Amino acid sequence: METVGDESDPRVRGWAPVCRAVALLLGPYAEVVLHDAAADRVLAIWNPLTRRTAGDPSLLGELDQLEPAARDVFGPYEKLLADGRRLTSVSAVLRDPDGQPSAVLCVNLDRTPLDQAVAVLAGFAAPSTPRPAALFEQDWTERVQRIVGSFVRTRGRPVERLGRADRLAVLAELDQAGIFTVRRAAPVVAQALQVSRSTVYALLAETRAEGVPA
Amino acid sequence: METVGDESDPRVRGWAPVCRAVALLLGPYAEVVLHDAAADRVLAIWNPLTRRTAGDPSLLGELDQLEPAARDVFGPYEKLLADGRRLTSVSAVLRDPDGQPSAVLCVNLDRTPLDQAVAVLAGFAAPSTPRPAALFEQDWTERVQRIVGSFVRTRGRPVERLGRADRLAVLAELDQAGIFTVRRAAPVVAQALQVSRSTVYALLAETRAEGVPA
DNA sequence: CCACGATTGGACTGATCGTCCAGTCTGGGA
DNA sequence: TCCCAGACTGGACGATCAGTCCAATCGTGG
Repeated sequence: METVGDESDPRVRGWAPVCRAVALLLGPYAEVVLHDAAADRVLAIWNPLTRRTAGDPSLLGELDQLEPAARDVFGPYEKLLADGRRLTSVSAVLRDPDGQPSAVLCVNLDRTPLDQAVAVLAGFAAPSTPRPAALFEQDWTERVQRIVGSFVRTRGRPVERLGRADRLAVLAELDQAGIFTVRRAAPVVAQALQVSRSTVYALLAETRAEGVPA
Repeated sequence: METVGDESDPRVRGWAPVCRAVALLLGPYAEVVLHDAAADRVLAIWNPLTRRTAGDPSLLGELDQLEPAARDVFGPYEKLLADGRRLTSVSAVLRDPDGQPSAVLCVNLDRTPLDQAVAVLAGFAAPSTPRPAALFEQDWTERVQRIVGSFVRTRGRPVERLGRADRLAVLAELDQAGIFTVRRAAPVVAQALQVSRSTVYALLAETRAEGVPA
């Protein structure tokens, strides 16, 4: 296992042994990434799961949730790779001897094989359990209408007379409900809110920036 | 592994090799019981999980569910031991050369260690702080896992050994559940089913063509 | 009538979808 | 053993979609 990164960087030199050790321990299914949080770049990476290398932008959301808390260790939380692999990740702020943040360490573990193993073991000689069947929210459009309609009702005014703040609130709610993980949701929401698609994205960016760093 | 039973009984002599073989295969966590269905007694038992021996009443519900069906093989179904161990059981009606029922074979597998292993694996590196508590986001991946896992269970074979027809059925179910209305669902499903993204679309087209033009 | 922020339509880039195909693998059958 | 047919794969591809950006427009208060 080679270090992929700038060995001349003192941070890489300093933390490399830890990173390599973790990467070795967790085998081929975990990658270890050392980030420069300030520059939002990858300093070094061990056993990469994607094609990122040193110098690439950090991507993912690895550095997003570090600010608000007073802690230095975050996670484990879940991420999703483009090819469908499901990751469990932890992050840690690494500090130099003065206590100043110098880098961010992320460990990303591919859960796919674990999930597979669970399915195998759970299925081994298991009695045929009744199927959960729990159907997916078949009509997410209806959910949009319900959320918007419910909001409109509490304000006592029709959609087209909602103010900017109102639309922001509704958007936040819809986003919270995960509506935008559904394909082609944006145009539907735009129509439901009686605004253009552009405005939907504009307002959405606002709610995500200030409103809820969940 | 000794036969515990009346070796002079021709039924025991005849079936003992099968029973011992199964008992050996499934190790210390499965017992094999040969019943005299008419007398409701244990004819012989290998690797007992309880203290039953030959001649004891059959107890359990091992012979209860044999009547109604025209089949000769039953289960797997679940039973519960007094000490809390959970068993997965199968039963088979054994017939003499004339086709007359002569005995009932039951295999009882202690699932406790398997359940524990599942719990360990499922909990290993599991994200403990799911970010958005949304109804959709990141939750639909688990829905995929559940549907696939549930299907695997009914087939009694792991994902990688599913046949073409099996995958078609799972795909139909996932499609029915609306999974593919979610963005980037296809790669996740492909991973879960251990096939390529191409094959997902190919099979999907098949199910949609023949099955339900929803 | 003007200033100004909000909104809009549309252009644009990159990501994702779904299709297609040549090459590979696999499990019989001659 | 060799060959064949069907299934699967990885990659490429065009079409569509997501999200950003901006100049033009709208609406409102001064």
